[in-house]
This record gives sequence, structure tokens and C-alpha cells, in this order.
Amino acid sequence: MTPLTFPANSARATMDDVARLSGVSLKSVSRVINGEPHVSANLRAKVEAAIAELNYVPDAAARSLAGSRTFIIGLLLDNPSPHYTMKIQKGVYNVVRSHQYHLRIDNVDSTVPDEQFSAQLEALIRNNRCDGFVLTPPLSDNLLLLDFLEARKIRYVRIAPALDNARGPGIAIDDAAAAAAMAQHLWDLGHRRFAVMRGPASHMAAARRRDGFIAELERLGSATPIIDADGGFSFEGGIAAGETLIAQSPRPTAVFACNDDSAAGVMAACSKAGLKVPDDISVCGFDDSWIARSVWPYLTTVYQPIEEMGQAAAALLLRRDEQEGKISQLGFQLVIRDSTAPPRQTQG
Amino acid sequence: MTPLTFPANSARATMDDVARLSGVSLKSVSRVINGEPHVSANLRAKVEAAIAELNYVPDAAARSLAGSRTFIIGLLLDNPSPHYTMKIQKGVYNVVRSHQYHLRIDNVDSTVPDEQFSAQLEALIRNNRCDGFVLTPPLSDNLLLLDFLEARKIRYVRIAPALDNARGPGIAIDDAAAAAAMAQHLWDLGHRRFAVMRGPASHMAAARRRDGFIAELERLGSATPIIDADGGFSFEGGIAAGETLIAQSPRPTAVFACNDDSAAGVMAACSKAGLKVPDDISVCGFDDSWIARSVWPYLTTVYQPIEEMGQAAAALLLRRDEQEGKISQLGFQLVIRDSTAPPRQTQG
DNA sequence: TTGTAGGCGTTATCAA
DNA sequence: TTGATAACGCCTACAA
Repeated sequence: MTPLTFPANSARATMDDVARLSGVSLKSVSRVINGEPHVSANLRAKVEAAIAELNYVPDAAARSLAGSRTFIIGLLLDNPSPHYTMKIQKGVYNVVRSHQYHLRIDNVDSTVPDEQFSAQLEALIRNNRCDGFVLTPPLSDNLLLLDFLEARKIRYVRIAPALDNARGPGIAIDDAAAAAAMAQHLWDLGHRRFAVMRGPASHMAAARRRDGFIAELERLGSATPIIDADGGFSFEGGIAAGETLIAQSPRPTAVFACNDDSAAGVMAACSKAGLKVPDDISVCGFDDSWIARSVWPYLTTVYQPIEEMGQAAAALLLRRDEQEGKISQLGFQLVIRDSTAPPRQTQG
Repeated sequence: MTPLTFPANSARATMDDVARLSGVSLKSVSRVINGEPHVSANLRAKVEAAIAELNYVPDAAARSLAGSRTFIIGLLLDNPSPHYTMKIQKGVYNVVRSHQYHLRIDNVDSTVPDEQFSAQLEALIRNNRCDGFVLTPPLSDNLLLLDFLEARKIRYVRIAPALDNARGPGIAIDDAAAAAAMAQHLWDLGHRRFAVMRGPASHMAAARRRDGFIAELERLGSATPIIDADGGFSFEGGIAAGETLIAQSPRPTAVFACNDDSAAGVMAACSKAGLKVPDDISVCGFDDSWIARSVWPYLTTVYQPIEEMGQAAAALLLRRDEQEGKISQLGFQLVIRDSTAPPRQTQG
């Protein structure tokens, strides 16, 4: 019934065409398309047949002009890592498209003064509304943004929020539990002297990882104080802070970095200092980002389902029912690769 | 005149409001908004004042329903590296937004059979047209896609096209010249025995880099045959192929990889084999991607202005004048870091 | 140089 | 359960 190839230049069918072909009114066609109740099965069948025959698809512009929906979901981005961003974007995209929606991208810069930031937001929604935004970190915790959206009754879902959990719906993982799992892994290998490379103070999730790691070690009975340093979430920061950490005496036998980039920095610092990973020292990260498999040895890390988080966020946004400030947690996974091993006997 | 804060819930002004306030007709307002000719300075001033006072912005949905433009630019993506994609995306975004356009993202999978691929394309443009697409590699060289768009008279600009240059407008760099510059750099350092890590056969730009590198060496007077191997553009591939290359006897003193990822793989292979970079062997890459500064030592590479390419592509698309198949070339830059150095005296 | 009338393709309001 | 008819906000003829 539906022709396999659709002539490129044939004029697109409109609702009028469908109504005429099926012999019903315009409004009835509209009802069928939007799945409204109070439509007889007979009428619905007729309309659907006509739609199929004409290869009809509703026009998005007309729909959003006449109605309240735009069939567009916005993804709000603010300089996270390319790897992270693309994963989120892909997850959001797939769900959005499967619902016949489109994905719009918007970048903002949240490091500017409040007034400028507000102006950016104004500009975004001025001439082209969308049906909701997916917020990525650090925007997920930007109170100014949340206020702005709520004042305009624009729906949003936050990814990896760390703040104000009652504020709006969100998707996250249990950072503390994931860090604890890593602590357990190192403990089981026999490590007893640890160092933590924390992230920048602004990154709330990093603090949770650090705290979760340390809390678990204390629970397991770690006696030694656990030193830490700020790796700034970057490779360069990881090198600098890593050099500090491995210069301690006695040297820690294992370093847990709160993200993969700074973990790679620690590995570079070890390499410069002549320490072999994992023989002389174990190093592990967090994220299972692309760099985890782009260093040698491959990095032991925590996988967080970033793409799935994007999917879940989009799905939440597309479900029109109002959900008040519920944060859904997704699972994580310990990924044990080659950068962690039992400590040397002489040191153990 | 323009209020600094704009009440969140005030109804948005329409063209009607502007017309009424400025005491002119609807059409005149339209003329001013669209910068049409034949408008007196006086009238224009009145209308612009009213627009400012009412904080008016045209409604995108109404505009695209009534007119032919949608004020949306699509970015067509197909699994390139996150780093590359995000750079392009950012460049396109900035230009698009500065023209009051919005950016729509569309992913396709070009590895599927032709029929499925066409179906994907159909789905993309069925219910929501856009004013043009920016095509990223490898889609820039996808003939099926180009045919599809041309048949529907949809404008596009190709990024880094390697094929069929007369086909449609595009933005690129001179890959061969960039690779030649790298050859010159290594030659000047004193290297005389080279290896090339080429990319996958499907990536046309990689072949140009390899060929350009070799051609330049021959021009410089290289006598030794230049060995090469396929690094698959990936870190893993780089390790495997790198092991082959450095096992040659006599060993090459410099390895040029056609992208950074496989260059990092070469460095890992060297590390495994006990070779120090750059003391024992020089390694260089291409792209100046993020990994170039996430390895130790930092990678010597070629910077290509990816973000600018995105900008240029968007700018080309937004200029409505018809440009037939012109490829604009942007500049590249040699980035000399720590992974290249003169060869050891004993080997030189 | 300016203005008037009609239409773009859909949803929403009412009445039947 | 269905269907006329009027918006939605703008642009494109065409006329003045």
C-alpha cells in the first residue's frame, strides 16, 4: 500500500487531502493524528488508511503555530568534555527522534556574570520555543537557570544534578556508591595506603566521589590517613597533583582519581618519576571515558551509563505527566583493566 | 529605552502590535524586519523604535509556515570522534545563532545498506524541513546523500570533502600540504628513515596525508623506501601497527601517524618496547585533538582549525547566493611539542 | 514607497 | 462521536 519510493518533488499531502480522501472532517483527522479519545474505530481506520496511502506527515511549523507543542527538545550545553557531551547528545537524540521530535542544541556560558547569563537565556527562547530542555552539568546545578525556566513554566530534566534534589526531575548515578566500590576493589587487592585526586570544588559530583571513597575505606578499617590533592579534572592538573601525591613518604600504593583525565595525568607523573603502573603503584579513574582506553596500561575506572542517562532524561521530558523533583538513579559498573594490581610484597 | 528585565509572563508582542504602535501597515513592519528595499528611512525608524519598545521578535513557527525559510540549520553527524564533532558543532552553532537561526542535530548511520540509509534520510526531512545541512565527514563524501539532497533542492555545505569537488560547496584544509610540512619538520631535525601510519581506506583525507608526506620526502631527497601500516585511526590500531613498524630493521627514527589517536597508539607501542619518545624515536600525529595533550610526552601534530571550519560552513550556508561546488581551503598549523626531536647521533 | 487581501497547515472552540 | 469555523503570526501576491 505504501509506495516504497516516494517521489522527491511531489507536493506533500496535507490534512485536507487526508480528510477529503477518507471522507471525514478536518478535525477528525486531527483527532486521529493526536490520538485523542472519542473516535470511533471505524473512523480511525478510514483516516489511517488515507494517511498511509497519501504518505501524510503533519507539518511541524503549522502544528506549533496553531498548537502549544513545538516537537522540539532542547539540549543545553556548557563546555563539558566532548566525550561526555556526545554520549549525552546521542542518548537524547535517539529517544527524541523515536518520538518524532527533533533535537535542538543550545550552548550557554555560565561563567559570565548573572546579567549576561540571563541575557543568553532570554535570547535562546525568544523566537523559537521548545517543549523542554535537557540540562547537562554544570547547568544541572545552576539555580539561576532553574529559576529562569520555572518562572516561564518551561519543563526541564537535569542530568547528574548534585544540588537541591527536590528542585526538578533528574537522572543520576550514585557517585558515592561507585567510589566506594572502587575503594573495595583496591582494598581487596591488598592496598592499605591510598591517595585521592579530587576534582574542582565547583563540581559537586567530584566531592561525592572523594567522600564516598574515603568513607568506604574507613568503614573497611583503613588506619592510615588518606591524603588528597586537587587534579582539576584535567590531564595537566593530574600531572601536577600526581607528582605531589607520589612524592609522599611512605608513598601511597594506590591512587584514586575522581575522573579519567586526571587519572591519566597521574599515570604520566608516574612515568616521569620512573614508577611503573601497576607494578609500583595502582592508578584508577572515574567515567570510563575514551581516555581510559587511550593510555597504557588501560585504566581501571568506573563506567557510568552516560548515553543511557541522556535517553532517560529525554524519556522523562517526553512523558508529559508532571513529576516533581524526582531523581532517578541509574546503575554504574566497576571496569577493572590493567592499571590496578596488588601492591608489591615488600610494601604490602 | 529597552527595559533591562523583561517580565516573564507578559504575552509576546506580534507584528500587529508593532504595526499599531508605529502607525504603519503590517506589510511595512514585515519589510523592515526582513531588510527589504524600498523602505523610507523615516518609516524604518518608526518601526524599529516600536520593535525595541515592545521587545518584539518574530515568531519562528509563523514565519516558516507562511514563508519558505525555517530559520533552522541542520548538522548531519555520523560517528566521527567526539572531539572533532564537538568542535564542528560549536563552530556551526556560533555562526547560526549570530544570524538568529537555530541548530538542529541529526545523526545518521551510513554504514547500513543503501535502502535503509535512504529511509533514514526520508525520515529526517519529512516533517520538519530546515534551510540547509552542514555535512561532516564521512558524510561529506557520501554520494547517495548528495544525490538525495540535490534531488530535493536542499542546500548543503560539506566539511572536509575529499571526493567529487565540483559537486557542492565545501570547507577543507590542504591535507597533503599539511603532511608535507610535517615531513619538512622531521627532515630538518635530521631524520632520514621514516614510517607512516596510514588511516582506514574509507577515509579519503587520510590517504591524502600519507601521500603528501611521502611525496614531500621524495622531493627532499629521501633515498630509503618509506614503510607504512594501517593504524585504523584508533589507539588500538596504532599499538598493533606501531609494533610492526618499530620492529623493522633498521628501525625508522620517525613515525608520522595520520591522526592523533593512532599516534598515541604508536607511543604506547614504543613504551611497551622500551623505546623512549623522542630520544629513541620521534612520533607525530595529525589533528591536534585532545589526546595530543593527554599523552606523555605531548604530541607534535598538525592543528587544523576545526571550529573555524564549522563556522565557515555555516556562514556559507547562510549566504543565500548560489555557489557551485567551490571548496574553500582554510589554513593549518604545525604544532611542535615534545614527541619529536633529532635522531640519536649513532643512528643519524 | 506603502498598504490590502488572502493563504500557509494545523489546533481549538464551539455547536450538532 | 463528529464537524463547521475561527484563530495562530507571518509572508506573498497585487494594488495604490
